[in-house]
Amino acid sequence: MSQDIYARMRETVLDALRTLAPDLPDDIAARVEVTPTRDPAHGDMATNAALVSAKAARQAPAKIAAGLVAALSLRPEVAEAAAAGPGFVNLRLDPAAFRDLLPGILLAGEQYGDSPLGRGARVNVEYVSANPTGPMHIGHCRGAVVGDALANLLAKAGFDVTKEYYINDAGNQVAALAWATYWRYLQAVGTSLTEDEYAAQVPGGLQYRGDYLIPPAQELLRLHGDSLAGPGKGIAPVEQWLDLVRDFTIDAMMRQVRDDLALLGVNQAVFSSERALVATGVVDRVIAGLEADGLIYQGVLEPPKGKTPDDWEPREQTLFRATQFGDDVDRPLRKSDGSNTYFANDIAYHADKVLRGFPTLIDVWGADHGGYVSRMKSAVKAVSGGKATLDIVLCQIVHIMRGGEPVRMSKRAGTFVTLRDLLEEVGRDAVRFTMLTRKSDAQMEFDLDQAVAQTRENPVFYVQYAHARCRSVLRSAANSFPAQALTPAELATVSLDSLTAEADLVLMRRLASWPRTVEAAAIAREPHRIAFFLYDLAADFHMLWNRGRDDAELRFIQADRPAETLARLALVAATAATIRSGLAVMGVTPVEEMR
RNA sequence: GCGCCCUUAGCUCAGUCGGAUAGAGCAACAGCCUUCUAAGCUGUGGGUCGGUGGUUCGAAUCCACCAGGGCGCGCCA
Repeated sequence: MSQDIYARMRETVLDALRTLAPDLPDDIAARVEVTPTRDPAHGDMATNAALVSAKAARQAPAKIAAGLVAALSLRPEVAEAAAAGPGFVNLRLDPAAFRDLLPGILLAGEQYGDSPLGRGARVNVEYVSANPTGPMHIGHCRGAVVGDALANLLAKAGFDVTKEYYINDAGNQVAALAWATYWRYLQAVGTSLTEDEYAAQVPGGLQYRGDYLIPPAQELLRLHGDSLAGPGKGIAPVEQWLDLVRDFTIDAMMRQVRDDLALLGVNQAVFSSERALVATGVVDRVIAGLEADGLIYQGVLEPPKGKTPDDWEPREQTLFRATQFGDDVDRPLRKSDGSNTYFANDIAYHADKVLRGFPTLIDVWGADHGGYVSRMKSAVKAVSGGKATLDIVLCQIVHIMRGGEPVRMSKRAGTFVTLRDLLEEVGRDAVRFTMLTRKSDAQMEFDLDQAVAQTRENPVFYVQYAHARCRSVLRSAANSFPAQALTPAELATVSLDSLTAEADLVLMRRLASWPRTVEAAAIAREPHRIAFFLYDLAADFHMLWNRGRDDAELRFIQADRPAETLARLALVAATAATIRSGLAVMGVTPVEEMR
């Protein structure tokens, strides 16, 4: 039986509805929902069943609602059913129906909220995929956290999830990186060239000037002495060093990326290399497949609508028929020198993911790749014959703020805030939680002061404080009742009849909505909803806690009334378990006490 | 100019595949510490959901147009 009391009631409602309207089409039945009421005055839950089925049943909504009220009133768990508004049926449950959820929550522990929704279907979530050309910075951080939490969320919702990172280690960018490392190497061996003189000889100019390439250059010096340098410590012919330096630098950068990600608590299982896809012929095979399907042609694109660049001229290119799959224009696959565009390799990469057996692909991208969404989706349709789907989660820009002012400079990298700086300043938990307190497709301000503040403004603190309070209560109870076992398994067996206060019910209703929150967030690919759920749950708990301030009889621990105390401890332990369940999705540590 | 994203209280933001009187924090004002942690809680005031039309029994939510902000716009990855 489902953990989800709303899902169970939905089945009950559907049974009753089918009695009233035997020929109800399935697509109408699918629209029936049972949701928590926004206003407690309307009861515990409400259903739209009468409204959505009225047309198909050829009956007035009010009439169906009346029939549902009559049928549902007979159910033992329903204390009151009433028609309301244009045809809603409001249900007030016997409080025991909510109390009865607690044992299941206690026994499930962190697994509470796990859902069979995904039925074990495989999903590939690709995120971060920062180019290995430098330290991870703040621009990568949001995508890393959102992707990781989304992957955790989908796993909780019953999908078989693979977390993946795509290494863009092919193309001009990594060649430029090699030239930059080589400059640091020449400096290390004592070149007489100035940086400007060197830059003038680099194809495309010297693109990466950060200090972070000095350590790999030092390592090259240690391994190879000055053998990679040219006569007079100038530039040697590229055949003598470029491949070596490039591969060496990529390895060094990727080690750093993995280290940074590990600090953030992100550990992808699969790292796919663009170079490997090229080297093993995957790219050629995929392109050949598209060619065989007639999806590639030589053609000339129209200039961009409305804006013709000054240097625009008609040019014949190798194009992919993206427009056949919903894109606005066809997209180029080859550069004029005959090499593949990034898009061509990316098609192959996604085709590879499909071949590896993923019917659902999710990419988490930065907002600057927004213009890429429709072409990639069209490519996935093309290479999978429409059998695989690609969802793309775009993460908008994060502005780091301190004291109300934007923060731009980094002590290390000079031009951007590195991930490491951010982690050192506010810590992993605050970074992860805060990054999930906004919808990913909205821009966000990350307030450094707020992220470390120990007040209600700071959701990280507020939620962790609620968990710490739960644990504190359970520790105190162990002292007050040394003879009583207080394990979840024990608490799952105690009588809960004394949990009758409105604040108890508010909290239990919140706990009851956790499974549906997980499913809805997973379907919408919106991990931020978990953060908001936890914040609301924490507020409910803090409220309950504070009732004990006004009335000592409402405190959790009553030494002279063990039965009531155990019931309350069960509620507290269930709350703690649910918080841990949610924090696990977010990758945030539940703390035992605040210090 | 074209495409995508965003616009909700003074500020920062939620709003469950369209649902009932649009919610929270901060800020403002008024209360609560001999206590299982006051790092918290309670209450008050504050919104034409950017604008105008449309679809619907019902729109912050869907559609069209307009305004403002962001991102992007043929051989960069």
